Amino acid sequence: MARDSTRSRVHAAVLLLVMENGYGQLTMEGIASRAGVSKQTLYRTWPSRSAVLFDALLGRSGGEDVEVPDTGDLAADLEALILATVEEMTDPPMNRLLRAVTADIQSDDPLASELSTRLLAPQLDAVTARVARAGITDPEEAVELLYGAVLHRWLLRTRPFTTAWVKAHVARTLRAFDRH
Amino acid sequence: MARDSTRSRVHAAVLLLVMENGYGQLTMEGIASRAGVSKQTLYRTWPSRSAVLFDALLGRSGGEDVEVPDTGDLAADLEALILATVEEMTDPPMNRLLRAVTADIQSDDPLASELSTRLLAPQLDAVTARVARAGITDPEEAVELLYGAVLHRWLLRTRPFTTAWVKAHVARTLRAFDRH
DNA sequence: GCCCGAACTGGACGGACCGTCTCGTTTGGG
DNA sequence: CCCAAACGAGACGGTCCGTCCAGTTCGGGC
Repeated sequence: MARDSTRSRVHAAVLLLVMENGYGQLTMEGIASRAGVSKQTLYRTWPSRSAVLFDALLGRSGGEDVEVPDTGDLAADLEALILATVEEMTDPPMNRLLRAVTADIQSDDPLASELSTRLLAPQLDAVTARVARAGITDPEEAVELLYGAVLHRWLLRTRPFTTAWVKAHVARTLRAFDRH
Repeated sequence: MARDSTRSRVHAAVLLLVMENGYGQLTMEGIASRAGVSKQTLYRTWPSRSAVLFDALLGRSGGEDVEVPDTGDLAADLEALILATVEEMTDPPMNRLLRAVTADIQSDDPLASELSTRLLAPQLDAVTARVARAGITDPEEAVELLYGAVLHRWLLRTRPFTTAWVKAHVARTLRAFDRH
């Protein structure tokens, strides 16, 4: 439907705009003008700003495969993973982008489920596989506990992230699970 | 500034509207008309729909004290607590209300911190105190783990809540912590 | 009970963005 | 080179924004 050049210009524009001003300020007219594209072209391909943002996100991370470290030391690997995650989440532009998406999926069920299955699930599944490989029982629950606390701290802004906390958190979480 | 009758009519209206249609459909003009109040009156007291919603939330739960069961059996008490939380979170109108607030605090830092300190912190502190009373080390972290997984499951809509899961989750979380 | 200021109503205002439409122009594969 | 698909420019009525004004009601103090 849309030309590749149009699509990529729109993707770049929407990501820039969200990282600059957040999701609240994002408008279709703003995207169109920033991408140098007419509103008509925008609406021809995407029904809403949610759709544009989501499509841009998919296009951005569609190519790269999910990579989870596996050195044999589960705790160290998880620490590295969580540290990388935390660093990405707290980087200001990415923070704005993530919060935009978080806000967005609260009032858009189809968007939430597609984002969940196509972006989140692959990432979580890869971590789950790594945890399962180490012999942890209930690996899904372990991953949920692992990321749950991170999400809690990030979303509710209760306490800041530190390396010491990440290490203690990983150690504690692993203590909750048996190995067969 | 505002008369009590005005304030309470606005509070009732905004809560009803959010529970009916979600936050995305909430407008100042809608609140004004539903509350039988002029826009001028609305803007005289509250600067934005966020402020109205937040004020309504505070007014709704300002009176009641936070209550955490304490039968002596920590696991049972936490199960009851989490089950009650989960039930509230999944009740459709309350679900819409919570998601509205969640979406809202993503793009409004002052609102987020005020909500956190005045609504969230008291609740979490009460649970933390209950956990600490049972001799758990790092009670704050225990509570974070406990609610983190719930938040993860609710926010990312990965898996549904069941009584069995809540029980297993509480048991697992407690296993991660020492008692002195 | 009346008075006066504070609080409120109702409506109008320009402005931003919405989503749709028309019409003329560009693009690129056969 | 040709033609259909894709695009740009811009106008449209509509909703909600936030502010302003002029007239009305409320309620505590003398």
